Amino acid sequence: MVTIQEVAKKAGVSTATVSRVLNNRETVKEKTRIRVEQAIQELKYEPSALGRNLRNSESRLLLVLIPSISNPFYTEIINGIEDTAISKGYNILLCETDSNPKREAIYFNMVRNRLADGIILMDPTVNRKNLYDLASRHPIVQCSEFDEQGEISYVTIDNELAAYQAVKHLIKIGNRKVALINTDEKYLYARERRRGYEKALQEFDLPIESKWMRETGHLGFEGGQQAMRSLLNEADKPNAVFSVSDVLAIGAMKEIQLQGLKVPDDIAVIGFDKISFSNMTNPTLTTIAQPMYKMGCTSANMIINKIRGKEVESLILDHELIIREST
Amino acid sequence: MVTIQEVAKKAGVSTATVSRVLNNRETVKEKTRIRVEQAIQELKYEPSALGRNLRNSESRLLLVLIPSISNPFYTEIINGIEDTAISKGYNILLCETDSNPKREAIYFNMVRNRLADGIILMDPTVNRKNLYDLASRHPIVQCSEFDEQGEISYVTIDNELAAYQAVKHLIKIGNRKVALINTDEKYLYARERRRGYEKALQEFDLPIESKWMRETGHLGFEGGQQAMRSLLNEADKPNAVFSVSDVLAIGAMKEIQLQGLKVPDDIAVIGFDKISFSNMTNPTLTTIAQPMYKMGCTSANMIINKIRGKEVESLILDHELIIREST
DNA sequence: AACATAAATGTAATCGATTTCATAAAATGT
DNA sequence: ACATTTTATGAAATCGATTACATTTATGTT
Repeated sequence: MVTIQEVAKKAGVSTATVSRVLNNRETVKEKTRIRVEQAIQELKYEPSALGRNLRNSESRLLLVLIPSISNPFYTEIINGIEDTAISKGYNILLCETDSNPKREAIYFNMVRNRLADGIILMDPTVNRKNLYDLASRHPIVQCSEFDEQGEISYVTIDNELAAYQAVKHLIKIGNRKVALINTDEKYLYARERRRGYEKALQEFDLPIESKWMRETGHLGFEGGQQAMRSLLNEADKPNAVFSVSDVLAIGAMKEIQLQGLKVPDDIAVIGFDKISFSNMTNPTLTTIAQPMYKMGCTSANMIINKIRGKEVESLILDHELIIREST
Repeated sequence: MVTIQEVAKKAGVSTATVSRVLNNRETVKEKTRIRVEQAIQELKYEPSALGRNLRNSESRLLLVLIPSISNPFYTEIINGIEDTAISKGYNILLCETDSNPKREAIYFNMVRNRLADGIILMDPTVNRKNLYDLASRHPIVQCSEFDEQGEISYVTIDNELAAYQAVKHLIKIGNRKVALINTDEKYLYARERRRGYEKALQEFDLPIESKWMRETGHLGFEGGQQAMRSLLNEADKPNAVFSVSDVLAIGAMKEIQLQGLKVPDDIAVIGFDKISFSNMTNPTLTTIAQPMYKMGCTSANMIINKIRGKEVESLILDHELIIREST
């Protein structure tokens, strides 16, 4: 491996001068610069970021932790993070955690070990102690999911309000038997959206029936499909479904159609996230749009500010109800 | 920041001993070990991987470059890579390149700069010179996409054969007017699958008609939808479509149904990839399954072997035709 | 007790860069 | 031509770990 020493030797200068050329710092005579650059070329020198980072104690790398890359929900957020980070001279690395504490620990350690400067966390809080342990010593922000009791900065939307509006919409178009397809309540959004669902029912004096509520461990389509199948087995079938994610809603629609029922005539369906697929289904899916790209940008800005030692404030962004054919 | 020196001082030993405790290397007396561990605890010492990596000149990090994380095609491959890498003590980092040479360069440089030990590349070859420049000096393997003329090891499937079988299936069930929805031929798979399509037509003495071939720049659903719309504008409409990806096929189905036609009765559709969505559509999509998880495992093994200085051989894995309702 | 051997620990060099401070060389002023 | 300021460069310390080699301490043998 070619080192800065060999370049210095070849160019007949000191390593200090080579370093100056490398970082186009201060004043280096044109003639020397050219000689050094030639030596770099000839030797195909590639500076080691390890040496540099060790000296500067920064890596300009951001870690983005997501439970699963296969979930289309994260796509736009990541785009926002990426664009913002790159514009500020940081690179991002995606880390899939599977919500697995062990995997998470690996990536947390990358920050502890200065391989990365900070973390944007989109996982639900798995191990509160580990998280706060890290947060107390290293830059970290939460995006979308966050810990209610904690003091880690976050950016998110008002999930309860959004769910409330979605269910209210279902009720207003004439459905009095609204079911809920939820995910594991380890997710904060799951808890909040259930609250919004219940709040809307209460407001219209509708009963909160556990026979119309399902919780699925599987975040994929199959989860929605299974939940819907189970709901349709009830003697008293719902005539509308609020699903906490588009993916689940699409699975639910599949099952409804499989049983020969029509969306929205027999059962109306509403999703959450406005993933790109939600426009490809038949019928197209009514859903809640989150400002995902903006959430990404915001969280990137927050973490970079934190790395630079600034104080940052948590933010709640606006969402929007997108009414389409399924309701 | 707490360093190994401070720990050594606190424990009343040398840094060498602390390092030995850290790496549970060689022989350290139980009593000393405990003293050191206590000091580490008390000071909340977190070793810097930078120092370590610099000395050992390895990072145990693998970069995985994909054009877009939103493409569900990559999901299973990444799972395979991840599982294999972790079992061998490597961590992986996902890098989204957008097939953008600039982004790619950033990640290539991470390897040049020893921030990562090697790269698994799933991008089409954008800049042949850069690629071979990197490959000549650092470990890299290609997965799925690869450079036909190059000498970089790869793992992939026989795209031409798979496409040939798909189209043959369409013809055998009675369709003589088979259209092709393809992507940009910068992708090797696009070139190969077109060849397979043409080969099947030739074998059955069917003409290769450019009026039934479309190439879309957009890899999302909309791309498939637009291509299908354009195909349906032809005076002489096809009665079957081979689409080089499930995502495009789903877009195409959407458009067919939008125009009041039935799949597969009026137009049969076949996709490629067997993404999880392909089972959620109505009708379910006939497709070609690639051994994605295995491709992931294989490419991870290959890159790790390469990093360890071993010679590795390219591999072509088997695919499978999955016949469902759309044909 | 004396010696040989094994185990435990320390010293100092090392990895590859950056940077402070000192010094040499060039430019400028009188 | 000489003093002074400015500019360019080099020597050596530094970042935080690991490790070869040296040295000390412990253990066993006769």
